[in-house]
Amino acid sequence: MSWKKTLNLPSTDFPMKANLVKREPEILARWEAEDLYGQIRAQRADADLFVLHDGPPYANGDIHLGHVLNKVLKDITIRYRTMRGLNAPYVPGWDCHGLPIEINVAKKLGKKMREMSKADVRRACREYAEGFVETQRQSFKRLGIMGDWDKPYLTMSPEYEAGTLDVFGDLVEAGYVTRGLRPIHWCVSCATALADAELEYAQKTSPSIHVRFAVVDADLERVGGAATDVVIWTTTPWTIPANRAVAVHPELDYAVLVHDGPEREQRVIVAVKLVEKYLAVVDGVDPQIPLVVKGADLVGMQLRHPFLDMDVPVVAADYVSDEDGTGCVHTAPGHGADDFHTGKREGLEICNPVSGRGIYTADVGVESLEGVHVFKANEPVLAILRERGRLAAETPFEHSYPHCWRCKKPVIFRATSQWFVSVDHDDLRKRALDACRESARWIPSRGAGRMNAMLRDRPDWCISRQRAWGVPIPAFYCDACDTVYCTPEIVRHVRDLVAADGADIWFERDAADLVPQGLTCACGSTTFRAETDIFDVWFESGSSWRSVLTEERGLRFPADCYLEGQDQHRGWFQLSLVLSVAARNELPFRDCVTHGFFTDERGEKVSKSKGGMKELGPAVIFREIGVDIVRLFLMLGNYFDDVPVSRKLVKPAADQYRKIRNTLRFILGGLSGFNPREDHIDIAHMCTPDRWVLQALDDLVVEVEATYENYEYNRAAQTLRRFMDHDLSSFYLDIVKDRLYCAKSGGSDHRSAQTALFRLATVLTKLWAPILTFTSEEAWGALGAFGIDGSVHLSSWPHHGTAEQSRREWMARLRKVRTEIQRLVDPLRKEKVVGSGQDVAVSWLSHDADLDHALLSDAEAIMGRDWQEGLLEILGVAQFTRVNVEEHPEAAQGLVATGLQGLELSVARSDLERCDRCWRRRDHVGTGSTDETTTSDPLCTRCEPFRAAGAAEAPETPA
RNA sequence: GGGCGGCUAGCUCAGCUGGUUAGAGCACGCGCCUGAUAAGCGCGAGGUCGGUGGUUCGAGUCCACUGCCGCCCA
Repeated sequence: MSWKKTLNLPSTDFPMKANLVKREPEILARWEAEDLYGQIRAQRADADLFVLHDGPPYANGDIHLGHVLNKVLKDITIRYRTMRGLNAPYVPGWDCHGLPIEINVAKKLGKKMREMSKADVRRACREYAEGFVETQRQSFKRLGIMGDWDKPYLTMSPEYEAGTLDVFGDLVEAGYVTRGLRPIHWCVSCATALADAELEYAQKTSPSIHVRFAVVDADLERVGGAATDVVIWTTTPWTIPANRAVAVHPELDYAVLVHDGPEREQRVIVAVKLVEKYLAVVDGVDPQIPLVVKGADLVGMQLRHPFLDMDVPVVAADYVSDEDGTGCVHTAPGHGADDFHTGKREGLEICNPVSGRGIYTADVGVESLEGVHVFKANEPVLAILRERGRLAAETPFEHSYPHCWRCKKPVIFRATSQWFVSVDHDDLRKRALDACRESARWIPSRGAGRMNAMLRDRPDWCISRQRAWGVPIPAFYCDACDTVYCTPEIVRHVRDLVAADGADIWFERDAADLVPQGLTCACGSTTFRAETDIFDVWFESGSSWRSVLTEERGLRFPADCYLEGQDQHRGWFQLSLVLSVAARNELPFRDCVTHGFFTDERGEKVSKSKGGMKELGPAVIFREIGVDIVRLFLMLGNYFDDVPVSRKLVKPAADQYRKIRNTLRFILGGLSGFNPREDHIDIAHMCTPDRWVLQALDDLVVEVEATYENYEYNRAAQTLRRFMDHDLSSFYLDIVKDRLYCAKSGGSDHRSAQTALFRLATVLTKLWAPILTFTSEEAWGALGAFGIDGSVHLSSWPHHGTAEQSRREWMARLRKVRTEIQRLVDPLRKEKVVGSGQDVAVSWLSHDADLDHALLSDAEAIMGRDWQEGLLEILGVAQFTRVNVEEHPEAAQGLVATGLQGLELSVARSDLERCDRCWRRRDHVGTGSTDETTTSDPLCTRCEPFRAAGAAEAPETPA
């Protein structure tokens, strides 16, 4: 007879198959229809704020996996903090200005752009950015990222631009802003200045040359009286025309070196330590060193420029070393930072004979070089040097060289007039460093060291760009005398105009309409022209704390958390911080969290320009894999480091997802028929395994909570997964099945199990909710049958009690015994002696007092009257008998030692009869029936009451 | 050249402040169950914890040197 119908078998609407691709959009649509985000805002309106400030992605192209990781981490943060009862709004943003967009628009427009005004170009750029804001917004929403998608912040919006100018105004007022001629990184292809953060280093082969500068006759006595050359070494021959000095270190020893070789009888000056290297390079032989002098003794000498009609001085500089080159350093103040400072100090000409496009101007001083592009100038310069006999050596040299991050071409150093934020004005650097050390939490902690090093070494910040698509630098030049004006009053005046009508006005209106009334130049003129430079986009995004962290948006300064990829240590984090410390003397964030990047399967960098991670692009995620699986995948690895990614690597995450889902499904199924209000049982009256599992769950909440607090969501996921697999699926759920299926519905055993399952279901669903947003919502929906309503994302974080440690230890011991039994049973299974654990009879003996107590007195103390039954339930066997060696020494025969210290076991097939309904073997099976005809269907006493029901349900004749 | 991170089972990774026979998932092999069933359970094999040396009663875990791989900076 089949008793199946008399059992409480699991039943639930929560399907085994996730079908995420179809179900996720449905859940999203419901959230949208019900305005879940608005509901959460209303519910948390009076709670403490938690401000996660979104670093704006660039509105250029569709999203890739890097965006996914970043936004998912933010979303988990927001959802977790919300569940903890905080008011955690999420205002997403986009970075809309800047060169990459302008370049792409220029490509699209082609020649047409030449006839367009700046204002027209800007309109095209705006449309372009708006298009990608929309594309990305849809993708982010589809990822389940919860936030104020209707009111994001855009750096091209008037209120944002006004905030940028507010920051600039504060900096101008406090004296951080300077304008001046300085060499900065310049891309000749893009024709603009570049920030440090816009550089990429790549290998490049350059001509490495040694050039001889002749000491003028008047100074020859200082080097021994004979004709002598000072030799410099450089890898940028095209900068030789701008040479205005040779630098030496005053403390170093310099040799007057006489040698022979391919070129007859040379007499040169190089650092003593580098003499041999130099001889090797020029194939010099028969060296003699008639004289050694200190660098300081050379300072002040005049040298003949190798081909220009001028003399250049030998100057002192402490950055000169005798590690490589010749110890005599080519100094072109217009083409290098060190050179520039030296030039300023020594009063040298800051010569920059190179146009914005990289073409030599007339200032180059050699007619044949005029109009030549600097990247094609090396050969002509070398030719001149050769012709003049000034080239001592020439070899190709491979080195790491800065390149433009956009066009990938090598950049040059070029002195131009630019706007700067001075990092050392008013101790800004020191204050920033102090703040980083004292008032921020860096996660992972190595971020602190990185930021410290980068701040410590960073140069002044060049904030001007010679482009159209950005916020204008609000300055005016006197038409008559060219004096520049950029006062706090001017900035605020422009700011107000921009706040009202947007930054486009700068390009649409005449300067006269932009100048504050009454502005008069010291020269008396009252007509001005407007600055054409715009701000570096980093200045804009670095001002976001001012534009976005406002009361009107329901946010506040400083934010609790900034969370971006590691590359932002040099980008957004650093520049936000510099501006914030300058303007407010405070960091814009408390927690600074960074994550790594993606690599391919072999751990190699995935380049965006090479197409990125196409096999896991948004289309694949949305149409094939499902967002929750990707979210889980991201949380199963260590996202603080670089994450290897491929389709193949995602597969295990899909398997784990199924496992989690099925375990949840089983729990939900077990609740069938449960009424939380009426059937709930107090924990003190629950069956031991149920009571244990709730305590284990309490521990789990504590553990998971700690990991969520520290942004270690990967550990949260792993801890949860392990609990569901190890503690639930293979242990607790396995042992609770019997009671769940077979115990009388409504009886205390059954209610106890269901009470535990109910709590497991609600708590686990909540603990997973920040990560598996869709699946947890679906599970929450399945709990609707038990009086749970709303969204899991509106629910609050589970409370937890304190676990009873002694019970946990006791259960851990029993589980070890259970494992040892399973180990011994396995061979029996393979020999077909037994099948399920219910066929197994175990005899045991313990030589360990603690273990003995656990299996006897502790078990009785904890489980009471039915403790032996309880042990069988937990151990999953039919019989568990202690061998009485004193009375039956022969019974010890089959015992074998186990992996558990002091425990001996023997296992055999149980000879007890099996209950036909619950399939357990018990000593009383078949003795409870009063009806002689039913002995063919023996039942245990627990199941006997179901005999009538079973007969009624299954009256069919056996086949 | 400077700094940082990684190197633990075939694969992906846990192993926090040094302490019993180094763990998990996947994959693999062998079974069980058929009342979680396009599920569930058990057992097993598989690792000189990159290398060398040191501190310690004891090191995957600390120190020194070193080898690959990657990133950042110049």
